[in-house]
Amino acid sequence: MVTPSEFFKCLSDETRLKTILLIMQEKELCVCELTEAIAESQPKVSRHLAQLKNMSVLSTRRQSQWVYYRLNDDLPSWARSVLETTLAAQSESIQPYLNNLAAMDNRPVCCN
Amino acid sequence: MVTPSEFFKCLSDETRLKTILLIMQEKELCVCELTEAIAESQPKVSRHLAQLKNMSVLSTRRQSQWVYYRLNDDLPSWARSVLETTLAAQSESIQPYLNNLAAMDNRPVCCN
DNA sequence: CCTGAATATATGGTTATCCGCATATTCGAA
DNA sequence: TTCGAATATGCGGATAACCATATATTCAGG
Repeated sequence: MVTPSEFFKCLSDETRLKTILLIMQEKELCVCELTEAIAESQPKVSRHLAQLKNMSVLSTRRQSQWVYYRLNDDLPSWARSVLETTLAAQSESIQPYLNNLAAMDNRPVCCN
Repeated sequence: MVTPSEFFKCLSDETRLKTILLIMQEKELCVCELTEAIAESQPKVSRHLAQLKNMSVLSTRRQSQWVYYRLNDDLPSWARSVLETTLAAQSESIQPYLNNLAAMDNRPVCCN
């Protein structure tokens, strides 16, 4: 069970916050999509995602060779509310990353 | 203008989060009240408060020898909303600190 | 099996954060 | 103008956070 300050620490890193907001917007995203969207190295993205999963902020689903990350369904409602508020305030600033995503070649198709 | 991740970093430390929630609950508090409430050293409390002021999360008002801290009136609404949500979810856990405050001797009287 | 794509992790180095302790500053009262 | 209370800050030292690079793992297809 994550404490409020631990939860906020998850959001205190630019890379982690970006990935969370993008995942919220898109329901779920795999590592290569996020890597492309925010233009960071694969190990860097993967490492932050692992951390967020470890803190129970995100959960994963494996689809053959891809691992899809999404918001943990069991996230406390106050935490979810914080994220919704943040996304609403930041929807404009994540637009460039969504554009990168839309422009991505060979984007894996989610068949579920 | 504080970014979301900078703002969340402010909330990622236990001491800072406690002081913010207590200040919200009490409208405003001075350093010695906070020091007593959360039972931490004066330099530690003062240092975190200075940091929060520097990040425009808190503002100060000097009343003779006391410095009262309160939420910055210019806090962006999304940030204020995040704090309100957090306080609502944590009102129970800050109760012990409010009790310390209520039991405090020689508590400065706010005459404004 | 073997290969390549996607993902995860190990390692070492740099920087940031937090702390305790000591000291400085500010202000009101005598 | 001196003293004490309240507050702020300077200064190491310890720890944690973050990163780049290299390598390991997992899985589908041939």
